[in-house]
Amino acid sequence: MNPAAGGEGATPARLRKRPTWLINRAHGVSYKLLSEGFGAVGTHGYHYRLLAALAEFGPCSQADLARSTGVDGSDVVAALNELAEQRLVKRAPDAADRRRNTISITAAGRRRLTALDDVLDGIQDRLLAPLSAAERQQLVVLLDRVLQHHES
Amino acid sequence: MNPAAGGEGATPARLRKRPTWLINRAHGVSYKLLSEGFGAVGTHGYHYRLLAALAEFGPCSQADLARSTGVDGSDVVAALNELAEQRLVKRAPDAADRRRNTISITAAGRRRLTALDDVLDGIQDRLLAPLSAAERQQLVVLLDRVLQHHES
DNA sequence: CCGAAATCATTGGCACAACCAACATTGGCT
DNA sequence: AGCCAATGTTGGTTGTGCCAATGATTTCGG
Repeated sequence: MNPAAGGEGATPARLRKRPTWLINRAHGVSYKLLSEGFGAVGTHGYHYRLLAALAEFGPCSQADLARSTGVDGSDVVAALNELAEQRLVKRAPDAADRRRNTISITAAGRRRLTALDDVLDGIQDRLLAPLSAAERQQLVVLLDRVLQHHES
Repeated sequence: MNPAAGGEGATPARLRKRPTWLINRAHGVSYKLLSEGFGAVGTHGYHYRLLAALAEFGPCSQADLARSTGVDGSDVVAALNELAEQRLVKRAPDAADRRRNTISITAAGRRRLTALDDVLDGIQDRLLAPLSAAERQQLVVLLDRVLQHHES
């Protein structure tokens, strides 16, 4: 074996400093925390996004949900099926436009959403544990600037 | 339609400020840039990781590669097959330990690696375009602190 | 020294996110 | 009326990160 080889989990220097690598790894950690946190309460990532949009913007069509949450239309259908089965949202045909369904969040849906909010806040805290409040804010601002640039 | 609904890509406030959301979206942008950049030169993400480890640590076994790059052993096999087919790495049985293959990077592999380095640097630049050099460094430091915490 | 346990390369498959294609129905425009 | 766009839905594809099992080989405990 090569003497220079740390042998262990010594990540190559070429990767260690690259933002794309760091973001990729951070996403891995974040996803793991999310999926284990959400899995414990029997939901998946899309569910939260949809409930959040419904709670904030009020009843709307599935196409609107797809646009505001970035979830693909076909995935919206599947997620809404699961949410409706648990009575967390209500699907009703729109009388004015018979192509559309009007989706609205139920009282149980709102309760579930606030419960998920707590779960999610706990996850943020574990994810950013080594950072101070100021540093967390810094990270949020920097990422937000990057994203805003790539969305326009 | 609800009057409060931006209708457009108005992301719910619950999501907009959450680090996990920002990281998730940043990963989406990063991945898109990477896959289009790497795709243009006919490689995939794993290839770069393996070449980087081989160039930095010298010849080693596939299991060592798996450990240093975080790539699963089974995926290392597949990626090395493709790299060996292009003569970018060499697979040789290890005489001292007949379970192992000794993997080494070729001259062509090093050339490919430096070419990919340039591609990758360009991608970092496009990804972090709206940030100053100091801010980029800040972002790297913050993410690195977070990751170091979750790897130990 | 010998059997048990660990290590290595390899094959195969699984789950999940993200996306895309097609389609039938309905609405709006001219 | 006639054409184009939007909607909900079904079904499929791709890529990543995993995990399980297996045969060959080495290492370790007693």
